[in-house]
Amino acid sequence: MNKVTMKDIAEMAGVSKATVSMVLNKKDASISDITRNNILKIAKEMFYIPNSIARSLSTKKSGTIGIILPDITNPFFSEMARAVEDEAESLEYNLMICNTDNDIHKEEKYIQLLISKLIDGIIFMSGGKSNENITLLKKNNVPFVLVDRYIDGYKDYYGVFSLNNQGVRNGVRYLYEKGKRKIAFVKGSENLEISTQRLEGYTDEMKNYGLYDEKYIFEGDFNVEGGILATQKIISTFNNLDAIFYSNDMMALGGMKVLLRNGYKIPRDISVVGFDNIQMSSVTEPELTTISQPIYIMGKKACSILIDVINGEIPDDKQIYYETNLIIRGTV
Amino acid sequence: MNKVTMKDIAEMAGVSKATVSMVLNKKDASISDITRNNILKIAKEMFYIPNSIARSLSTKKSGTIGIILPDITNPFFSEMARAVEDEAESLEYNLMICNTDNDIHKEEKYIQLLISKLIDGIIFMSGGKSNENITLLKKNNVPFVLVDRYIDGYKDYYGVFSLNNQGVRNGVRYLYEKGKRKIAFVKGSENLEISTQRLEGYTDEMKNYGLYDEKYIFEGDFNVEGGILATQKIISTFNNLDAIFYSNDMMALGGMKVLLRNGYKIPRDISVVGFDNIQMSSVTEPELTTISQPIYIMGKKACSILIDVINGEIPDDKQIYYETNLIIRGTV
DNA sequence: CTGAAAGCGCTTACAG
DNA sequence: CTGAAAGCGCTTACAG
Repeated sequence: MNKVTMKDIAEMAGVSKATVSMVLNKKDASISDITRNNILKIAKEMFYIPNSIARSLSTKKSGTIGIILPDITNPFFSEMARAVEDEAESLEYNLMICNTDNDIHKEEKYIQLLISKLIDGIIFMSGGKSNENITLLKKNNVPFVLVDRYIDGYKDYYGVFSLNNQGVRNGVRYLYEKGKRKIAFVKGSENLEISTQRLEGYTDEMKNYGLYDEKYIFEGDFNVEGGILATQKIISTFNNLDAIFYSNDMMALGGMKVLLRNGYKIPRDISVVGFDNIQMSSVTEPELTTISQPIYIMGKKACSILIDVINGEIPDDKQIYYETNLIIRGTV
Repeated sequence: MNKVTMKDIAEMAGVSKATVSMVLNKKDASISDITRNNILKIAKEMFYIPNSIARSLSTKKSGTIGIILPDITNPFFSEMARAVEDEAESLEYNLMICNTDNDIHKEEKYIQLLISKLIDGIIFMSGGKSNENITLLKKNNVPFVLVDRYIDGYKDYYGVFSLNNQGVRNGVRYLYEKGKRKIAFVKGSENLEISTQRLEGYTDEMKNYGLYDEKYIFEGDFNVEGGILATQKIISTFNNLDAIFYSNDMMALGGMKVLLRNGYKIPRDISVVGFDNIQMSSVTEPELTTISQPIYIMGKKACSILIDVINGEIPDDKQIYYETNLIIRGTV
């Protein structure tokens, strides 16, 4: 049997499609109760499901937003996506998820796809130098909100971020107050603003204490493997470190594994600090001391800003910078 | 400036929209080289992006598939989603992700939504008693593939599963061979076939060795918290257990945390086995011994079956049951 | 080798 | 209070 359309309902009810459309879309101020109820009843009986593709073509809106992120398998991003989806759902939008693997070409491909689907707006977690892709978005009048990751030259666009620099400074200060002096730092290797900001936080605070030494800086990808590799290098270079500060939790998890495996007791022999406060950070034993970003809140906020913009409303703030928090747990 | 359409290209090239459409869709066997090249050139110059909504309305296909899962934040599902997306992308489909939180009503809402978007097919990871929702899918002729989770009465429909029973049996056998006798089991608390199957695997194998005792069976949700709660109960009940077998890795991670925190050394004092082999299971220290499901392969396979069905092809198998593997690591 | 025309299922001024 | 008609941007027989 074929899908039932407004035409079917109209015929059944002896009215026009226009009337059916108005009733079903609650633009029925002027429709008589009797025909309204009749139409509603018939629609229900026939299990009518509106064809939102047809609707989109006519309204030029899809009721869908997209989220562009490096990898949904990474807890930071899946938690963010989940937050965005929760907010989108409550505002009656739905979400299309695109994994870019930090590949600028995949990113572009997906943006084209989203545009071709008449996407209403995009939550954008960039994989690096996305300037051209942003231009594509602007050229097509697609609203977007940057989350977590800044993009050069778009600092004044809608965005939701954390105060990375301050977060790392607080972490370093905490370590200092706990008597740690030899503090290594694993920076992110990708060409990202957040890597730089976190590194600067470390550098500034260490200099502040007269503790800065370039040799304490290592590098790794923002994932477990990155933490593993960097830590192997670290422990083969130093054997008297007080602490290691990782640029994110996934790295720190990888790092802890290497440390434990090599006989280090955490925090007795060495302290560890991460960044993000993903759910997994409280699952390890000992639990990871980390700098939290309000991931869920950031995701919801980004989504609500986006939807404001879509609806032509002006959000209170163009950029929001969230404070981070030092989450004291068991690794320091 | 407005979006460029086929009409614009047609005018520019001095041909009809039909011709443009044929060229751009490579149905251009009969188009002369000269007009083809001209059209292609103009489309490029104008940065033409096709309106796939209009296309969908006309073809009644969306080029999109949906995945319905409980929670993208759970690594098992995010890994599965990622696999599905990779396969979909390579076949030029894209993916819409829907989180149901195991809530049957959210599930229904999303199915309606997907139908209204003319979704071409659905990968379905059910949250429980989804029979009515499946009926909705069938009534609307939407192809679907069940993954991981069986649904009562739909055992003969397209599906990709693991041999849960056999997997747990192998795990219990391994423990037995390692000299473990007092083996507790934490079953899943949700009303799911996979819970039952895994429990049966445990029961059967324990009986086989004459080791079965109901009092060794505990229950928990399929997440970290579930593992934590169950394990607290377990260690307050027994203090001489040889091993705990958890129905999935997330539980096992929660369980290990409780055990370590309470002074147990793993595996010296107690052994732990999980199920799934999510990526996180090799991040903990000690690494988790577990029963692997080929998550990535299952996701890709499910997606390719679905797309075969969408294209009217008949897949080789309606149901696929993957073997599990015992992954020996550090917790036994 | 190419075009005119109808159709996909909606929405939306406009008219009455 | 309701309907006729045009339009959204494509695709697809069909005709020539």
